[in-house]
Amino acid sequence: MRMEEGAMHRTTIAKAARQADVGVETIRFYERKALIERPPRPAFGGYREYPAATIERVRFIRQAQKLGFSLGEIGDLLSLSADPSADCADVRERARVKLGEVEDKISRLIEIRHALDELIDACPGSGALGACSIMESLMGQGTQSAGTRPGKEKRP
Amino acid sequence: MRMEEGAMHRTTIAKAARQADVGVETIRFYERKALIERPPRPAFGGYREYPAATIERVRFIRQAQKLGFSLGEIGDLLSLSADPSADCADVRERARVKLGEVEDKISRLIEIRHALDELIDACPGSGALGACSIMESLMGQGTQSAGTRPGKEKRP
DNA sequence: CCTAAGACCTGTAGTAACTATAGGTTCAAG
DNA sequence: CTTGAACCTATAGTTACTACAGGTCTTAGG
Repeated sequence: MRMEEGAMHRTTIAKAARQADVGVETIRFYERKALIERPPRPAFGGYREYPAATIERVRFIRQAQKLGFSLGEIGDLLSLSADPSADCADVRERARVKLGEVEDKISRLIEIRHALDELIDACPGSGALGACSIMESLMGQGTQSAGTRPGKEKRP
Repeated sequence: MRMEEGAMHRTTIAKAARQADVGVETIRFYERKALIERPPRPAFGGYREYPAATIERVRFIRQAQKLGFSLGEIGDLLSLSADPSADCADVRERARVKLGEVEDKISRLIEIRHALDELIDACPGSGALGACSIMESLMGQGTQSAGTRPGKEKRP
């Protein structure tokens, strides 16, 4: 029972998705976004088949996303990888920019955490909303900080 | 030039937006989302006018957003504030939940920062992409185990 | 051989929180 | 009385998917 091309291993979209650890719809979505190539449908019937290189590419996309890159940025990175004149320094620079963005986000979130912390701490914890210091501070204008209460220990 | 109703102080949408420190389109957007009331157009011509309470509400929304609340959550908060049986503890609980979410986000971003840091550090800084350790790490296998995904494309 | 299940296909609509048009009306000044 | 600004409604775009609807294709069972 010989089969040319190893027929039982035909990588249809569902298998490709499993190999790249994404959903089928995600693959189709990347195709629509032109991040990956769309395998043509075989001329004489059958489903589209995904070459290993395409699955690799999807994995690349997911890895880059985990580092905070957007699909647009990842598209750039992928074009870069196809460019023989591209230099490593270019990639590193993009990573540095991303790092800066991540650091900014962290700072903003830490400020939010601090504000929430103070509000939660200052809140009496029961009673009508008219007396709720959290609601009050939201009603109050812009750059207002929460009312202070005795000491609050700091979080590491 | 006397005018009934203090004509020069009519708060049209642009003035309301300025007072709440948002764009005109944002006000209209909140109206569509039913977060604020839509002042009716005067029966006999003229523009819609925004009462102070509505502008307050917009400010409330912006303040709550700064703490990381989504518009959906803010809608709940606003309903709560209209409910005489609502308790301060309820608001505080929502703040606590939000604080938890913010902390999770911070942790995830710190992990990303760490990963980027290491990649940048390990990168040779020049040379072809074939030798770029950042690209390599993106190409390389992620935390991948083939078939971790459910066979069927439905997730709970 | 026929049927039914399941995987595939295309295309569209929904999510969050706006922003930005297009195309029309109304108002205030010159 | 004519600009020009501000208003009005309605729609499309953004991000990264997800979830259908409604059809086609393949394959396993009877």
